[in-house]
Amino acid sequence: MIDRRVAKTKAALEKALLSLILKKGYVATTVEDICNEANVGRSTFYGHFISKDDLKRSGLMHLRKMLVASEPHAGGQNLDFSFAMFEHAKQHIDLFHALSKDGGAHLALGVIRDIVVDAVKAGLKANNGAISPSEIPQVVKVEFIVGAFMSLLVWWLKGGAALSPQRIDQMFRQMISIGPIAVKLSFEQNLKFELD
Amino acid sequence: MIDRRVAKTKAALEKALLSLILKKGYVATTVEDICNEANVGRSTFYGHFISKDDLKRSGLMHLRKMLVASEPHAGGQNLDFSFAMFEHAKQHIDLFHALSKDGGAHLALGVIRDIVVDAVKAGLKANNGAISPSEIPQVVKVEFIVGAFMSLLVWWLKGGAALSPQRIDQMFRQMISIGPIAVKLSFEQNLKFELD
DNA sequence: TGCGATAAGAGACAGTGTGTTCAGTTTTGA
DNA sequence: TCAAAACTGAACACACTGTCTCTTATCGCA
Repeated sequence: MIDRRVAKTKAALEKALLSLILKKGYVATTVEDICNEANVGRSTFYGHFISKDDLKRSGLMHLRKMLVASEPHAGGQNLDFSFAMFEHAKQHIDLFHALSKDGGAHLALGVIRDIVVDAVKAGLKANNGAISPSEIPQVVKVEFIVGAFMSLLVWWLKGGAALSPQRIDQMFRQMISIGPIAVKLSFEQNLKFELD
Repeated sequence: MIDRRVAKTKAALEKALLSLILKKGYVATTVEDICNEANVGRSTFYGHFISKDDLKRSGLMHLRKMLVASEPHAGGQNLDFSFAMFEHAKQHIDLFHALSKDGGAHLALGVIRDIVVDAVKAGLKANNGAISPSEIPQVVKVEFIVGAFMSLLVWWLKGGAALSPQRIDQMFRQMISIGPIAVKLSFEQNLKFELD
């Protein structure tokens, strides 16, 4: 059976860490801070986690579970994950800004990136037939798309999500479809793209 | 006049830090380690830098200067920066791997990103006429392209730069021109893209 | 409800790294 | 040459970490 004391303590510590990250940033937060905030003895902390980083990992795993669960199009077809992601991110923009105090945003962004990678992989697979054939491996496409998306997402959040999710998403989708610097296509070039 | 002692000391410390990062990673390196490696008293260290991070920043500034200076197409026209970047990165792949031991790669990557941002901005500006018109702001295009490029670069380096610089660059350029998942364009769709 | 197991709490402990200070020595630029 | 400066080495207070022990509180289960 799961001991309620353990669950309560772990939850309190994770909550405390999150709260302190919002208040003063991850790096500046000490184990003792976390314990005080959570009303937990320091020795108890080390009974459950081997370090602050360990607690952080545990918290990020929960974050991941929550994100995956709440992501409507997580396993969806095509590349329709992006709009939901933009919308979802906007809801947590305050957390994002707090994390950005240190270099700490990278941590949470890493989690989000993993999720996006999965979504893009699934989307590309589902899309295979309708896509212009090319010798570019899937991995490379995934890296390209995910990198572009994350970059856009961070920029958008940094600017306070000024543009609407609809607008930023529409631009993203246009750029992955016809390229960000798509040259004007002549009729012959189009034909070529259809054929190869 | 610049005191030779100061220059010598600072240079020794920066060199020592770099060397130690390669050996055991940034986080695991202490100020005392650096001083021993550089044969510099610890009090002298604090006479020049306020912390390890401060020394790191100083070193990254030098890195940036070196990169900008050695980058053949830094201010070049069009988006032809990428090949030179891939080639250049390959030469420093060992440093990249060393930095990646911690989460420390982000630091150096941040510097590189800045340079890429400049290159892409310049490239887009020079390219304006030949580009498919759209209502997508330059900033957004820049974020998209830079993000995609950095993502690809990191993936490529992580894999030991298995593909040739030519190949990865060619794929990158293709994807920013016609999009990574360019849909087969019907004649009508093409017309629409040309017009709006 | 009571019992054995287990978790939590409090505090002490050594260890490590940080950043400062200071007196004494060496090197520098002029 | 000489005053200014930079360097050295050592000591210091401090903060945080991770471990340990002992006592108390709480739990799951019969």
